[in-house]
Amino acid sequence: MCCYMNFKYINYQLLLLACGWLSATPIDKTDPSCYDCATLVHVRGSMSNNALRPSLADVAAKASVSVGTVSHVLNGNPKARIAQATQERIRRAADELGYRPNRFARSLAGKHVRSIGLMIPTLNNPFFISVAVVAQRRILDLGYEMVLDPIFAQEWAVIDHRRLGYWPVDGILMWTFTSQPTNEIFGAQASRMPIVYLGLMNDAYCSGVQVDFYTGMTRVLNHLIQRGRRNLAFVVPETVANKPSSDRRREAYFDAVKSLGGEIQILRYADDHEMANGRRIGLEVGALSARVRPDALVCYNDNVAIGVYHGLRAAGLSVPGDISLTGFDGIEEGQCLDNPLTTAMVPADLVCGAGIEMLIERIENPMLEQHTQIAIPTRLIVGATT
Amino acid sequence: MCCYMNFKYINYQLLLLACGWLSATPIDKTDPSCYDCATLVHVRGSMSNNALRPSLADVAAKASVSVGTVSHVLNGNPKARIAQATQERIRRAADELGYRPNRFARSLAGKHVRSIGLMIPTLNNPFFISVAVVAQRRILDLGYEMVLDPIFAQEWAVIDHRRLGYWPVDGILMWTFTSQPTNEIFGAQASRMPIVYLGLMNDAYCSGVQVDFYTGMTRVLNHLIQRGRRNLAFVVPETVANKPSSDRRREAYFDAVKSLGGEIQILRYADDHEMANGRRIGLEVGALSARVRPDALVCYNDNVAIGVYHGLRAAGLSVPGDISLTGFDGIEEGQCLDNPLTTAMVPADLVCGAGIEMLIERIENPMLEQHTQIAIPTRLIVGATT
DNA sequence: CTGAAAGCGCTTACAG
DNA sequence: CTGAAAGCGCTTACAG
Repeated sequence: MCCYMNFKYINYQLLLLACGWLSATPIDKTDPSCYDCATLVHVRGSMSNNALRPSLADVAAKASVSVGTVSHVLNGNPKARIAQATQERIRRAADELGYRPNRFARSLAGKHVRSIGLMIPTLNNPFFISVAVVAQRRILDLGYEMVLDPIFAQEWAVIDHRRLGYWPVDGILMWTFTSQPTNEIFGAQASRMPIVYLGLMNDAYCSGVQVDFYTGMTRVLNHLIQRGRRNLAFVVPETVANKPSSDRRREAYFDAVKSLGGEIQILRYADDHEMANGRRIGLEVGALSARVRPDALVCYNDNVAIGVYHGLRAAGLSVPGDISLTGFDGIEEGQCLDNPLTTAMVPADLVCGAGIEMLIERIENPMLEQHTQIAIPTRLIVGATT
Repeated sequence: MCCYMNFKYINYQLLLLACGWLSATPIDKTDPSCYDCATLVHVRGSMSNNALRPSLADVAAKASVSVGTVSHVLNGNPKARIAQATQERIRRAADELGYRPNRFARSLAGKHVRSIGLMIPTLNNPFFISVAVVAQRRILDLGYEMVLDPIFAQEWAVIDHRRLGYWPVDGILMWTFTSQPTNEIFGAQASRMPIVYLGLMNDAYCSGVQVDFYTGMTRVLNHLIQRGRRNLAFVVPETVANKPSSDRRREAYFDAVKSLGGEIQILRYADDHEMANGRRIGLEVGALSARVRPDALVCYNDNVAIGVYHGLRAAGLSVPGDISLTGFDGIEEGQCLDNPLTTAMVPADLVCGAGIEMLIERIENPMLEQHTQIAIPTRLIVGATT
């Protein structure tokens, strides 16, 4: 008998009790037939990951060639011309051993890491998920790997960006934030690290793909005005509301209200739990009497707008009957509402595609001293909330 | 003048035109004052990432010690006792150079990679985002890095899981899927790779944290039955509907309907674009006459349930007036609906926490031959949709 | 208390 | 057409 089953509880039961969960249910696998199952093997020797994997040297030995030759063949190095027969022998050996090159060793030895870091502000907004999905697909297609900045934090403030500094990358694709953390991350090397900004840039001396937030938001606002709305409130995250530098969406709102001769009304929310905070705002606005209530809520993005929508409805208001609602980004979730959201669609695929192209150009031409900036327009999507 | 600004368009314009976007708007940065901005530096020599970063050797040289000594100090190696003065000198040198250890080299040299791979089926379901967030936080706290399996694909089918095989990891935390891709990824090494399964396991000879889906779904169904619902339809993804092995949620549904003497009604949807597909199902059910319509829709998870909810409402039905609706998972988005969703809450933090504990135990005790399995219960959340 | 040295798994000129 | 060798930036016994 090569093993025994053992239901250990380590700290889990304490954990469960501490959290108020009734109890852990042990799984009943006492069936003796388990014991002659073939899937368990004896574990012997070092479990170091390195020991598990066949190396180039293993492949070389099996094919009776040198490691250099194997490397040339497997990487399709055009400078080395290896005999067809040898190539096939090597590929067969690699296949049989299930050889997978060790990325770490490859990066160490080569002059390129062949990977690109992506920084996005949060994973808790489906828009940035689609940015990551689209970026990764492009990056893989171009023969690079993507390293996602470990932004897996609920609160933006607690993220340790410097962590990305520990992952060797050839360059950074960065959806910009309220402040530029580049120096914080890369220290003195920041100025020499190829970086392409997405979304917006604070600086003329950088490369990046801007989204034309100003025009996009202006289109949204004009649409509301055309529909007769005059009393527009802007729903905006705290960090954007507070930051001294101008935000293009906020600018567009200010300009529109000014030219309308109306009153600026800012509704702020804490940045995390965007949808839940939006819902609370919707409830609060819904509780106002019709006289003082805005006739349209212009939201900073779709994610918060969805929450606001539900809050308004939960408060008994009709959208757009009693009040209009708009978002920004064009995420699928907004279009899945019973009344699809009116919004400005940001083409994440174009933004990422252009950004990656720029970045790889910079990586592959390190002497490049020119910077490239481009602005990509958004598209107004008229849904059923206006 | 050390640079010139140049608005290049490479393929972007073609891209934009091809996609039907009107035109790219060049950014007007012709202001000549740009040119004496100090942020641009001349780029000289190799831009290889390696060249950018100070190495251990640089720190050693600066502190006039050997690289071994620097390594001992910076890693706090308890076996080596280094003089306080030397330690301080080394730390100061590292600080001044902005030294960041190269993870790749460290992993190559050391016997542990100190990183854990996480595999989840999709990022397009907020539940799995929270799994990633929670897992990463725990993993970092324990001194490991997390490598997310590049599952950034819209369609589950196109994912190349073998890609994870290229990232050296000490072990794998895997939220299981319909089929176990372990062998596909790791080949012959699969049986020696420490793996902990989350969610469910097909095998007695593995370690993992099960979620008690059966009891959870049974609670949901009993709740509906208590509220007088008798005509229950099950909304389920195609892969689950088709797979031969039993799914615990599906089993619970079959058992409940059988004991009710009712009729099995399965509504399937394609796995990707879960929310949009759910909406379509909601619309279809809403179009049925009241006589043939189910009186409750039991959804496989919250993500699809949210779509169904909107579809039903868009079709003019009242939830729960005309029809009840339930989800599974307990994601925040479900609780943000105007009528919060009735669901079974899966405690992702407990599941991940226990799983990571198990995995690290296996990594650090490679000879361990016992397997640990535990089941974690879900909690019924009664919302406003039943 | 500190250093010299081997080695992790690769890539890449450079020989032959 | 293929191999021997240096080297990437670290860790870790092993000396001294």
